[in-house]
Amino acid sequence: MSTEQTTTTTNFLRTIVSDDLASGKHQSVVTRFPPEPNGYLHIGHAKSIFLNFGLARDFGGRCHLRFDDTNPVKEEAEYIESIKESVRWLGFNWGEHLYHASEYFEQLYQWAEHLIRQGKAYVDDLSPEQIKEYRGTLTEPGKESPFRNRSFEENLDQFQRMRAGEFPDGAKVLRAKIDMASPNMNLRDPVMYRILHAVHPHVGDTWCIYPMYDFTHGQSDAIEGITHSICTLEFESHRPLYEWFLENLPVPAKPRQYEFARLNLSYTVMSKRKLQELVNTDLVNGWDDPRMPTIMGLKRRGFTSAAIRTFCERIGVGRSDAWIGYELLEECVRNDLNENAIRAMAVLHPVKLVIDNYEEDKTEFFEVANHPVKHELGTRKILFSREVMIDADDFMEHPSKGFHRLTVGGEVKLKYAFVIKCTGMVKDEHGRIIELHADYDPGSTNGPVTSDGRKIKGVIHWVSASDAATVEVRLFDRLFSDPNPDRGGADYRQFLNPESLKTLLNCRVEPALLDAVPGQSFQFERLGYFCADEKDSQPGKPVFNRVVTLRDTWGAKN
RNA sequence: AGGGGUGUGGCCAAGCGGUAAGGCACCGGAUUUUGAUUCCGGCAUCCCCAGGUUCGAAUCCUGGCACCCCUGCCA
Repeated sequence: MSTEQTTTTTNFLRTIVSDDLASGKHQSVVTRFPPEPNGYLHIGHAKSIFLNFGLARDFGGRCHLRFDDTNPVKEEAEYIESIKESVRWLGFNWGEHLYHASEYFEQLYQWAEHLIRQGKAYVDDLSPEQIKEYRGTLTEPGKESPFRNRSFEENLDQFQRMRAGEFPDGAKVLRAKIDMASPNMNLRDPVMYRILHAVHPHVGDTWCIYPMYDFTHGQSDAIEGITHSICTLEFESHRPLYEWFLENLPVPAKPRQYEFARLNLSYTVMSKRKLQELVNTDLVNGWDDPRMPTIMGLKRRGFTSAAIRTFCERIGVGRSDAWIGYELLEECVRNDLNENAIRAMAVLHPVKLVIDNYEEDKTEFFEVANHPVKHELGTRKILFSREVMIDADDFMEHPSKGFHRLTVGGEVKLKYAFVIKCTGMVKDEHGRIIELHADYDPGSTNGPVTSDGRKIKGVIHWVSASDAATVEVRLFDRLFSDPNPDRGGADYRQFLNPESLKTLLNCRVEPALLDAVPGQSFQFERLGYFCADEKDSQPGKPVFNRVVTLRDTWGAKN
């Protein structure tokens, strides 16, 4: 069972695909998800994955996973594996269609020579600084390079020698001969190839010249028969170039590029550069730190892939810059886990409560449901005894108005057990409450009602002091304290939330929780959803990550 | 006169000349051994602004305004 919606709201891309299929322009839709293996995938990529694979799935087409690996100095094999794992975990399958742009390098090279022969590409000896100078500015046209009009024979010879490794990095580039005065900067003789004596994570040292993104992407799409090449808005001004290469090359197909707005999520950063920096400077514990917006971070935190899919569905797809509140993501996991997570009781900040009128050595078991609605999830027995642990938050010496949990002289229901009345408290020399005393009402096991029929408002969770296990719980909060850490010129790191991780070493839980399997999620009643950490849990010694708290309308107002 | 985009309730988002879908948030109220869940009900006379065309416009035209992207041998 899943909470996923089966209805798919439409968007402009679905409309385009649907129209293209209806008009017969395409027999079937072929999309692709083209990550560069230079980091871990994040929630923004999930939007793209959901879009591309979702389109293919819903219109009976296919979606390729293609590594856009044209820059060996930034790419690593480790990232290739993490990307595959992320896509798979999100529930999508590329089947046989796994590709690498680097596998097209020979074809791309031949096409580059083709452009040279047509007089549409040339080898430029200008330095990077000079190229920048010659490019002009947004409001002024650029100047043509003095090498722009070499003969095609010379260009071909130069280019072949570039490939042969005769020149050092940066000595020369191959450029498309388009228009140095174009108002679109991307058309001012864009660089097609640069010299990079670097080992490539997929094709090793077979090349020392590497094609640029613009000279690779469209042709790769054409080779694979991609019908709809979907990318983010910042590539919009590259589209004329994408089309220029396809028009000037003998490619087997003419894919079309469409752009959509990338995801912006509040209270986090999404650029790979910044995520990489957080990892490298140990501001977080790796790419899969549970506070990271990476797919692997969310997974480890305890988000389910179904929740992420629901999130992607709900945020929609458009062309206007979208800012999504982090709360929506949280709401999506709550939805899934509320329906599917087994309940258990856990006390995060334990305070001992002694029930004075309960016989000293007596114990009893209560059989309770593992889920309040889905009874097919079974029941379990929990031990009750004279001493129980309750959460410090559930007692107030000086209750604020509206507080209906425990106070001295007040009554509260110990969930699934008895109504108790607090008779007193014991403080240590610092004035901290270390023990509470209470009397119980033996006839109050049936609901939050006393034996004389009075309804009790407060219901709190507890755990028997005698058999409760002690575990570590990690309370995570948003990584940044500002909704937009990227805002303004300020360094996003100044907005890091110092309280994004609180480690609690002395939490008391139902003993059965000791058998939690890594990755398993629970609802700790009245607190939130928690997941046994995949990495740090040991057999019999789980570490729990708080995925998200329960909604708390009372707490939110106080 | 650089070019390219975008502007629909707090946040997303349908709508494509016929009189403002949906989700989230929010506000009521019911149920509830989780102040959770669930459940009912409410929530834009108005679509960035100003003109114009039309019987009729968020949708067409004109002129403004705001925001985003583009000057990597990154993708």
